[in-house]
Amino acid sequence: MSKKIELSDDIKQMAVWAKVMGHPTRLYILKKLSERNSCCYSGDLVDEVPVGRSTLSQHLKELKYAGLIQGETEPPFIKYCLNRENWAKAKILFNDLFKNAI
Amino acid sequence: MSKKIELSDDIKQMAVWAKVMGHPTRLYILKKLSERNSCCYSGDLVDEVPVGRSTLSQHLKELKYAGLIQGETEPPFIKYCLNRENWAKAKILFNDLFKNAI
DNA sequence: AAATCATTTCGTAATTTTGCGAAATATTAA
DNA sequence: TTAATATTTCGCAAAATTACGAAATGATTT
Repeated sequence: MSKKIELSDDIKQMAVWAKVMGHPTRLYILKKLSERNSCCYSGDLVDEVPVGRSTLSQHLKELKYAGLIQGETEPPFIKYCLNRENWAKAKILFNDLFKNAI
Repeated sequence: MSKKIELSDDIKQMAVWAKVMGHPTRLYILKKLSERNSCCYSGDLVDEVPVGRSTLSQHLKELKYAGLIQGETEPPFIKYCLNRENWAKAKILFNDLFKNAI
């Protein structure tokens, strides 16, 4: 008799966030936005990050879809910032995972 | 003139770890191993996790390849435990990422 | 030696991800 | 109104991921 479980919502949510963090370009963006809680524009990022414009745009979209960033339109630019509420939730989940590490 | 940068080794390493954490089954395994620094066997896990034996084995292999777990052979079982050294490094990287969160 | 047990590897199919350039959108400037 | 600017969406190809069952491996028991 098997005891297969349905994985918890916390695990699933965290996996979504870990997955979206699992690409160097996206992680770079998150790191940049988290340092001094700054914001940035797609046009600034494209000069720093090793992918083209459309690819960068896709990465931003994924981060947004996962709820880790948000984009305020500030024509003709779009200003991207962290979604601070979810960022705080993510911190709690990751801190908990690592709580017993040295 | 573009200023495309080569992303840092820390970002790359962290992305590898985040990526491997980005699957509910693998995250479940890591969580289980990190809680009370326990170890476990593939055979125990297969009853808990919603995938078959061979798929579980593949996930364990990926976690091992990424350096987050290690498997000691203890015939006829294989005992999987966290790779504590890398787990500690991962903790530092993730803590740093979230340091400015609320 | 044969059967059994725990686990992995192989082969394969379905799906997702990543990346690009071209075209589209939307706003501002000329 | 046309041109220019910032950014996204579309269409597509290549590569990676996920999952499974069958077969293989390696140790142990009969």
